[in-house]
Parts: sequence; structure tokens; C-alpha cells
Amino acid sequence: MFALVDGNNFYVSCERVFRPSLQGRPVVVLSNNDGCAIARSNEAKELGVAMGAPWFQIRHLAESDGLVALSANFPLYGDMSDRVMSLAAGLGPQQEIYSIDESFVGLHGVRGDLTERSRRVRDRILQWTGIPCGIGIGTTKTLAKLANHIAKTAERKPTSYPGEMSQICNLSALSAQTLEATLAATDVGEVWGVGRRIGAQLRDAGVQTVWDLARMDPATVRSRWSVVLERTVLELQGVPCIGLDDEPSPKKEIASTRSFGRPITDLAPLIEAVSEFVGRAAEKLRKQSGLASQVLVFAHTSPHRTGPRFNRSITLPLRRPTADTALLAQAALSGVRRIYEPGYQLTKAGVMLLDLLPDHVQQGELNLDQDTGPDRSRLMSALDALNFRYGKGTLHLASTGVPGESRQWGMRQERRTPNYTTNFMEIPVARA
DNA sequence: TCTGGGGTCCTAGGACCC
DNA sequence: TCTGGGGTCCTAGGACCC
Repeated sequence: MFALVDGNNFYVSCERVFRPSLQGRPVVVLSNNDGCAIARSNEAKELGVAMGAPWFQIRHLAESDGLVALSANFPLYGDMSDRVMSLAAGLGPQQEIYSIDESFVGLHGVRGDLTERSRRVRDRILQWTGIPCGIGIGTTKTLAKLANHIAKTAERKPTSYPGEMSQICNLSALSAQTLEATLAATDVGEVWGVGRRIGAQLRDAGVQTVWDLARMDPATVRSRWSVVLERTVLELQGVPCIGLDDEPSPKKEIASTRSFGRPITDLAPLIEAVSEFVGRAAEKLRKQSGLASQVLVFAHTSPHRTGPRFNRSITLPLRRPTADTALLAQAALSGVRRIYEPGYQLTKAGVMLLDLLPDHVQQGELNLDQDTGPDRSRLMSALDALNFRYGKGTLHLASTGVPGESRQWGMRQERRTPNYTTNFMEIPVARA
């Protein structure tokens, strides 16, 4: 048995904890550069604001309907998330933190009335953090997720489901008839794992509701769609196929990407941006004690605008896996120089660290040379500690190799060994 | 004028091998 | 017309998630 605990309109709810005057008003939280809406209050949803709606398309609602827009404050949301998660953990013996606002709780061995227990946990979270949650319970993760959707929808739209399902919905406690009626009243697109594409295909095939999907033959689903959808069908039928991921597994890739506030055309600001991306990505990498074997860099023009299109990426294999910002930056910047071409309005770029390994693998098996040895590793630790203490971006390495560029700092003048300068291998440029 | 930033998994198809 | 039959590994791209 699983529960899914999910904060309602999470970012908006976090903001409301500190600005109670926002209660009852239509509120959205905007992405970076205030580009688009990434969280909406119920009132904003009522106004028809879609998830991901560009701000310039909905800003008129500020005047007409008092829509309030806030710039995202991710450190705050992360902090609130930690508090909610630790309270949600009280629901059962195991917890998988699935996203910033959601966690699955394994209920194996928990006795008593699960619905009542969930009610108490929900109340405690609300009282201690100010964040309202929905809790869904089911025999599989997919059913718990669905139950959570029903709990939240029943609260927001009182006519959609029976009132008892509001806030807490335990699908495993329903009679067969009620369960059927509930699943039949829910659109197939609400199922975890059924997105826009598959949803449309299912509807074309006459599968409209969750009940329709749950009744399908798994083997048929597998041959006509995929093993992924087959698992979903089995889970809807109560056959657990997706286990609880107790401890967070190390990331297999780490990305740092951003849209630019205004388009970039020159190489220098692009290099500057990519240097920062590498710094952030490398920090995440060191936090999980990992090493990267490849670095990918990309840049592109806006897909929403007319004009010359540019969309390139390059993957640079490293001779040795590393977590050293300078070495990663060196590879990334050489990549930038190779894909860069003047004459384009670049709106987004990013860095991805690929083929990640745990760092103990290398230390046991390879001899580190001086540039990647203990001194460099301690320098990186100091860098991370300072940035943690004084805020992200307090200190970063100067970009290497751009004559006359500003913000030079220590690393650039360092002695270089052959390995240092040839840590990545040359490969052809990928063009899309 | 203005459109987020992360991730994961699966599959198809090509390269290469015997 | 017809052009072996498997394997494995890698990559690109699709689809999904929050």
C-alpha cells in the first residue's frame, strides 16, 4: 500500500505562508526571467491560466482580475519542502521524495485506519508549515497518484467527486461499484504516465476514462503501445510494477541551462554564461561525489521567433573523468568556440555533464596527477563551501582563455601540464 | 517585445562483429 | 525478384514526469 502526499499549488502556497494577504486571490509564480507561469493558485486556474502560460499572454489578467504574479524563489521552496517532507514521513516506514512537492510513503505494516491516519498527518503539515496537502492512497504507486489527483480535484471542484474524497482519497477502501464509478468519472489523461500524445492515441482507440484503460488487456497494450504503458495498466489493476525508491540514486546526468533575459549574439557573453553553467553543474556533481566523463554544451535561438535558426550541441569526451570545474570548463568552452557562429540571436544555452561515475571508482583505479589531486579537490571543496555559505555564485572560476576578458581570477595563471590542456578529445561538431 | 529548468526510461536503427 | 543470421553497443529521438 502506498500514499502520495502532495502540496497544493506548492510554490503559491509557500508564498502565501509569508504573505497571508495573497489568500483567496489569483496568484501565479513565474519562471526565470518571469517567462511563464509555473504555479497557479486555484483562483488563477479558475481564470483559465494554463500551466506554462507565457506571462505576456496572461498579464492582462493583472488589471482585469487582480492576478498577482511573483518571481520564483526556489531556495524558499526548497526549505519549505524539507519541512513538509519530514512531516509526511510520519505516515509510514518508508518514503520516496519524488519531487519538490511530492513524496510517496510506503505503508507496509501500518495498522489501523489509513484514511484517518492520513487526515492527522495532513492536519499536522498544515498546522506546522502552513502548506495544504492532498493525500492519495492505493495499492500501487499509480493508484496512489490517481487517488491524490482525485483528492485534490474533489476539494477544488466539489461537484466532481463525492465529498468524502476531498483532501484525502483512499481508493483501496472503496467498494467495487464506487471504485468503478470513480475511475469512470476520471479522464484517461489524468493517469500517471499518460501524457498528451498517448492520451490522444488512447482516445482515438475509444479509451476515454481511467476505467476504460484499467480494463484493457496488458499484452495488447504492450504490443500496440509499449511496455511502459503495459506497466501502467497493470498498476491500475492493482499489480505493483513500480517499487519505492528509498534512497535517492545518484543522478546519471546533471544539467545547468538557462534562457537569457535578452538574446545574445556575441561569443564573449556566451562564454561567460557557459562558464557559470559549468560551475553550477560541477557543484551538483561534487555534491553527489561524482565524476563526469563527458561534457555537452548547446546553444540555440528561440523556437518561437522567426529569423535565422541556430541549434547546435557538441559532446566532449574527457580523457579522465573529473569533477574539477576548471577542467570541465576548459572542455565546455572549447566546445562553445567550435559551435559558435556570429549572426544569431541566441536565447538559451546550457551544459550537461554526462556518463557520471562515483568518484571512489577513479581514486581506487587510477593515478591522479597533480592537477586533479588532493590540492585541487580541496580547492573545489572550499569553493562549494563558500558558495553555500554566502550564496550561489559568490565565487566562481574565471573563464579560461579569452584574452582581455574581465573577471579573471587565480586559476587562469596556473601552471599547466600536458594533461591539463588536453583533458578532452577532439570530436566533430554535431549540427541539428 | 515577451514562451522554465530540470530529469528518466524506452525504442529504433546503424555500426560492427563473428 | 532473389542478397545469412544472430548478437552487442551506441546514439538520437520520443515520450513522459515535476
